[in-house]
Order: sequence, then structure tokens, then C-alpha cells
Amino acid sequence: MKKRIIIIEDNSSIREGFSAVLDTVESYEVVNLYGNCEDALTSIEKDNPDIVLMDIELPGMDGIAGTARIKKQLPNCIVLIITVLEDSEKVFRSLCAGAGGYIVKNSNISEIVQNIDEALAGGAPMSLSIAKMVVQSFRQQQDSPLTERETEVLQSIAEGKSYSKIALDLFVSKETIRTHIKNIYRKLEVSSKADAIKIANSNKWVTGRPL
Amino acid sequence: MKKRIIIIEDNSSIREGFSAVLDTVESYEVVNLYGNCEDALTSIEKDNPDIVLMDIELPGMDGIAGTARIKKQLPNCIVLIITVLEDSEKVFRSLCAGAGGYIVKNSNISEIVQNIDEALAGGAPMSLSIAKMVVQSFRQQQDSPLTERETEVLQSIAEGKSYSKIALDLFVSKETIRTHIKNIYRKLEVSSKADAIKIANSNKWVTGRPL
DNA sequence: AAGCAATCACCCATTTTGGGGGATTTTAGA
DNA sequence: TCTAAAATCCCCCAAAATGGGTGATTGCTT
Repeated sequence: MKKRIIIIEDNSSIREGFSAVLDTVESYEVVNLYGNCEDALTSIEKDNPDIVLMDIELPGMDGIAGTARIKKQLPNCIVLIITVLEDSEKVFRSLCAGAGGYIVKNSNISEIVQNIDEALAGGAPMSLSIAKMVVQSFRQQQDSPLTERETEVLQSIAEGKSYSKIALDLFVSKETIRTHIKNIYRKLEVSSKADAIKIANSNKWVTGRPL
Repeated sequence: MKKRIIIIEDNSSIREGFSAVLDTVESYEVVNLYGNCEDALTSIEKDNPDIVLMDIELPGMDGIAGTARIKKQLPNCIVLIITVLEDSEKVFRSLCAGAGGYIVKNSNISEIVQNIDEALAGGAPMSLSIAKMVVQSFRQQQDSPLTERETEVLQSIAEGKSYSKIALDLFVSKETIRTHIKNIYRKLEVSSKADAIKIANSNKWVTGRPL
């Protein structure tokens, strides 16, 4: 059975190019081409694709949101992101949205086919450089105004722990934790847990996941 | 100036092997070898290494905690993890701890030198398979007992938002959020935010970072 | 000596949380 | 279409958590 493929890409040259290439492959069948996510989503059920090649930059709904929508409707469908090396945050977010891998925009025929076959085989096709971008997005903590202890406390806050629980974990009194929190709030110029977490997270001062 | 290198690895064959290999390189100087982190940490200041080759599996303090300690004392020191492909969670955690890259255990001389040079040049050396493991650790959300809405609510909880804030964000009343929370607690068999977050996180039901 | 980090204490008002009821409407599947 | 699940909302209550204020001690580094 031929693998059903759809392509969502606003640049018609690239769209047609990929389509032409993939149509030469015996085991593939390009069932539809779209210039945006909105159009694709209306007929995705009928298209019933095994593979979606998705651009990230798109007019209207972007490829990340589009990936999430598609995975919601067709969980078994594999979305491969067509991309050029750029924003590591976007690469990361698209993975979270359920992207199955990456295809570099100016790949040649054999590379594209290889990527798609790898995806169909259950792998996660991507170039080393793209993988590194994702990895990078976890380190790069810029210098923080918070002390070590304060960071530790804020990390615990981000894990949903109460002041009492944090105090127990760090073997200090609840009052100490409260003082730290006050200092954190003053330094970050916020006055709530949520705001502190948001700032600390966007600056990579905390890890984002429980340690 | 020669780059100072120390090796922390409990397997003496591997330790001596790496050392012998690196000593043949003109620009490197292996200044010390250790079988565990504890010993290494006592004299790390004197060793003043540019590069640390660190095993993950170690008696006593493991390589992840060791990496964190070393980065705390010598922030500019680059820690490269010596590893075999195994646990993606450990690979991820070591990155969070500040690891600068990975060296596969049975690499040959030129690969090792290449990895170290890449690290010194500011890169993040690692094999494609290791990078993929990290990437994998973000998808693979197993099936959750939570509904979409409940997941959305729990995600917000993990971001430190109060019920009121979540209600505002989702355009529903605070009472609705409370009901969702109750259902989440019942399904996960917990009775606190922290516990719910911990479970949801370990099962990848929430992303761990604000969306 | 001054500054900073970390520790702890007590006061206060307000908000949040968790658990117990019960109810309606919308959605989706059998 | 009937039904079950999901999502929405409301009330009560007590306990806990939170945020802000003021103040104090210790120890370390500069």
C-alpha cells in the first residue's frame, strides 16, 4: 500500500518541487498540496495522510500550531517539519507539538526519501545540527541575579511545592523560605509565584522540569 | 598553552586508555586521573582543568551530580560525558547539569580528539544518536488518563498559576477549574499540586516548561 | 567596616486550597 | 437516539498558603 503524503508549504516552488520529487517514488503517493494550515485542516480527514510535510513559517496558523491540530485529529499521522536552520525555540516547540522529525529545505531526492522512510520506520529523522539546536535550548542559562539558594527555592516553587514542603526538603525553617521568596520577588520585581516562574523560565534560570 | 585535561572514570582500562590516547596529542596535557568524583573534587582547583572527561556511572557521587559540582567550582571548565547509549533521561539530566557534550565510550583516537576540539571551539559534540535520545525525551508522552482540558489545567498549575488566574486564562469560572482539579486529583490519586505535577511530569503528560 | 547571603521570628489580612455536596449543558460514542 | 463522559457552574467550610511588613543573628568576603 502506497504511503499517502500531503505537503503544507506556502512557497509554491518548494511545494511543487517536493511534490514532483516524491511522485517519482513508487511507494509514495502525494495526495494533496496546501499553501496554509487552515485549508489543509478542512480536508485532512479525507486526505488521510500517513505523512505530512509541514513548513514552520506559514501565513495564518503557523506550522507548530498546525502540527498540534493535525496530531489531534490523526494521532498516527507523522508530521515532518520542512525547515532551514534558524530558531532553536521553534524547533523545540514543534517537537512538543508532536513533530516526528525534520527535513532540511534544500535536501536532495535521496535525502528526502531517506528521511521519510526513517520516519515511517519509527525513527526521528533530523540532522545533527538540528538535534544540537534542541539540546542547546536546554543549556544557555544566562547569568541570574538570584543566588544559588534562591534558585533552588524558585525551582521548588516551579515544582508546585508549598513553602512548608520546601523548608522540609532544604532542612531550614519555613520562615527562611519566606525570606528567600521575598528576596526573589524583589529581585525579579514580581509579586506572585506564577510571574516569578515565568521570568525564571524564560531566562533559563530554572530547568523547567523537576530535578 | 596546552589544554589541561582530567579524567574521571572508575573503569581503569578505559581511564588509562583515554589517558594514553590523549597524551599522544601535542596540545593536550592529562593532568590527573580519578576513579570517582569525590577524589576529583578535592583537587579540582589545583588541577584547574580546561576539559573534564566524566563517566556517568560512578561509585558514590554519579557523573551528573559531579558535573554540577564541577561547573559550580569552575564554570569555564568543559565537562564531556563518556557514555554508551543507554538512558535518555540520564543524558538529558547531564545536559541540565552543564555537560558540554558526549564522547562515545569506544571511539577511536581521531574521533575523541575531534570531539574535544569541537568542545574547545565552543561546539556541543555529540553523536546523532545521542542528540536524538534527548529529543525523544520530550515526545513519548504515554497515554494519559486526563482529558485535554484537564491536561491544560494541570499544565497551568505547573506554571504556578492560581485557580483564579487559570480561570481567567481559560475564560471559565474558578469553580470549573476547581472541579477539574478535583477530577485530576482523583484520577492521579493525589491530593496536592506538587504531587500532581510530579506524576504528570514523570509521565510526560505536561511539557515541563511554560507553553 | 560594610555588604551580602542565609538563617529565623512574629504580626497581619487576604487568598488559596482541598474536600464535601449538587446541578446543567455540551459532546461524542454505542 | 440514548447514554456516558466531559465541561461547565454554584454553595459551604476549615485549614493552609501566601504576600507584605519589620527586625535580628550569623558568617563570609572584600
